[in-house]
Amino acid sequence: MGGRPRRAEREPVMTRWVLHVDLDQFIAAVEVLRRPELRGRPVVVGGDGDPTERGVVATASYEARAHGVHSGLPLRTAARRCPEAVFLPVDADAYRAVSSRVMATLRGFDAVVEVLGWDEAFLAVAGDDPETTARRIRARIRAATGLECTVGIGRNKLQAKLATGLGKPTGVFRLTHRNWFEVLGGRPTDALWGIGAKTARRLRAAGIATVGDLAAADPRALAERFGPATGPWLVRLAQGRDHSPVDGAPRVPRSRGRETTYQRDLRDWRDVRREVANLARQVAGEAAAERRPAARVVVKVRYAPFATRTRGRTLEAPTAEAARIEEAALAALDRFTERRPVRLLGVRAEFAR
DNA sequence: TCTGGGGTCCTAGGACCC
DNA sequence: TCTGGGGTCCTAGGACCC
Repeated sequence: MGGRPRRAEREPVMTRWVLHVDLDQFIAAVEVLRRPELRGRPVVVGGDGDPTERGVVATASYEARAHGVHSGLPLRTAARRCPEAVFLPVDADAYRAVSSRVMATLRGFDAVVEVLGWDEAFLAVAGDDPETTARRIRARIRAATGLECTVGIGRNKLQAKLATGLGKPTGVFRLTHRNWFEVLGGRPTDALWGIGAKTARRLRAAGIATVGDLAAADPRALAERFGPATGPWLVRLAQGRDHSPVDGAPRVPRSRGRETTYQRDLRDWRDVRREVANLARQVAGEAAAERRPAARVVVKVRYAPFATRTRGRTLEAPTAEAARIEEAALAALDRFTERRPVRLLGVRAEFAR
């Protein structure tokens, strides 16, 4: 009776871990930080802060979530579900400032730091005790900003990211191949990072309801249904496999855009044309400030009630010149033949690579 | 309950070329 | 006339995430 080699059971001396740090109810927490009298009250941040207008919830505090208010919910609905909530406008500059302090704190650790957004980052760390590192991260962020966060620990970014959701709020959770199926095997596929409602529905139609089902599926069969890259990737996702590196290099944006939902639909297409020109000049200003020439300009039109169309124009040569970008946006707009009432307009500049 | 704004990446289909 | 197969690029749109 030889049994298994013991080496396979033993952890290497120095192990690589991925930690995912996610601030708890970040936007609402920043608002409470500068208005302490709001602590403990339902706070809803979104749009212009007026729950009678068009807009959706960006973040709700846990007190508001208890009333069924969550991100993406129309503000009007949020007001109906939680009339006593405090409604605040989105103040991107304030969140960016706090975010910078959070990320600077994380860069103080001996780790590669990949920033994901205002309130999230991955850290690649070495060591045998990632929980201790996680608790130090939580303590230092609290000391530096007064904010709470949750830390997920995994062998890769996928595991760490999902671990965070299991540790929230204000916790630390470790998710590896050892407990992956125990924790996630019976959950619906949209529990995974990258599978949303649409893909989950298509998977159910193929007889795949849970993470466990998907992990056992045939990658070739899914390639037929979901495409040659996406199909096999879905199976790897369900198995908790992910080899993407934690990338500390600063992100170089591929595009920059501006879009606006109008409080009242635009019915006169002279207004539409003027608004597209405005958006194009704003985008051009940002492209020029970042010294990024645009190679293509795409205009988005959302007709009332909600049908969305895009049309683009490739520039003869990449440019950050406002007049050229505005011209291209108006040329793209001219390709829209339907002159129905418009709910939203957007202009996006795609940068030369 | 009428559905934001900022992005990224992938796919399908047509054009074009050999 | 009736005409294969493959590669690559471009465009529009879908899906997803924060």
